Amino acid sequence: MVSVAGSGTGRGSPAVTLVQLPSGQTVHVRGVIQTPQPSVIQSPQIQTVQVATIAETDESAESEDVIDSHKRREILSRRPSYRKILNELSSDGPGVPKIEEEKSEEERTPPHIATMAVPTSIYQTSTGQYIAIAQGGTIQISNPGSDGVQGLQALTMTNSGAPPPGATIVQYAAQSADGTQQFFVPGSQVVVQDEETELAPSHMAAATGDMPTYQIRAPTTALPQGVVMAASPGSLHSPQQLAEEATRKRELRLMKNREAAKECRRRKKEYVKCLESRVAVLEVQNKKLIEELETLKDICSPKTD
DNA sequence: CGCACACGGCGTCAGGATCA
DNA sequence: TGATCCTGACGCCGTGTGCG
Repeated sequence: MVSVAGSGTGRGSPAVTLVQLPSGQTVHVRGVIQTPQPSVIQSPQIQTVQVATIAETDESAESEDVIDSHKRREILSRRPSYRKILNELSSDGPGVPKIEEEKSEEERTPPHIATMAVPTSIYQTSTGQYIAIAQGGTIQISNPGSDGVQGLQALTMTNSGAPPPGATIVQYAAQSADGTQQFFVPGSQVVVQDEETELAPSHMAAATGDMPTYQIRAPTTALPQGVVMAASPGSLHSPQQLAEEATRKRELRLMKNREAAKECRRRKKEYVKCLESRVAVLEVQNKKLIEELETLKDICSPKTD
């Protein structure tokens, strides 16, 4: 886990932050991921936010892990069960593209840019803000307490232009169990807002000014070390060797299933959080619509003495 | 303090879905 | 068609909480 200190002043050109992950992977954060205070943000602001994974800076196996992760996401998105969840989340968002049943290789996105259907359009953060993801990847962060229609004009963050090779587009945001804000990105990584800056490891630069700090976490655990590939069956002779081979296979299968179960539970929790966030957002929208309806009723049918 | 209960996480198994 | 993956179900364990 590595803390990302927000750099730059937040004005002018977006700041660029290079972050070294414990695995040696370098993460390139362009722009400032900032949580606006309700009293500060008065007018729409445009910021460019990119969380880019620079594969070129890592020639080791970690870069292959990122590609594998993206590949796995693509593969998972073609699975009916996974597709069903994502389509459900995007069902009432007409602007959100659904995952198609089958796509030809030419139509698919290049593997270095992980793009999949954004599950849903609106999320609520721990601070009560709403994060709306529109078609094209535009991210809107709004303050529910602000005046205006639906309160959706407080802050706009957008992925502008084509991401560089190896870039990872912020996928969606949700609220974590510990109350921190999370921006989920493909590849099973999350960008989490720090609650306290002292949580930052000593090898990282301290947070600058009043800029909130963020951490990039990899929720999935790596496979345990020491996995020995089984010898080819043809090289086995004695029953003891066969038994050892069977034991190895079983251990390997159990280990993989362990990891799969963890990942499955993590996805399920993530999905439930998304649903809960959506419920909260829809309740607020419903309340606003009811109020708007009452207002229109009053306008259309003024009291007569 | 001890006990019962609820809750969440984990490991494992089984079976369906998918891939090569 | 076998291998692999995903996920529901089950049991176990640790932790928190309320109660006597």
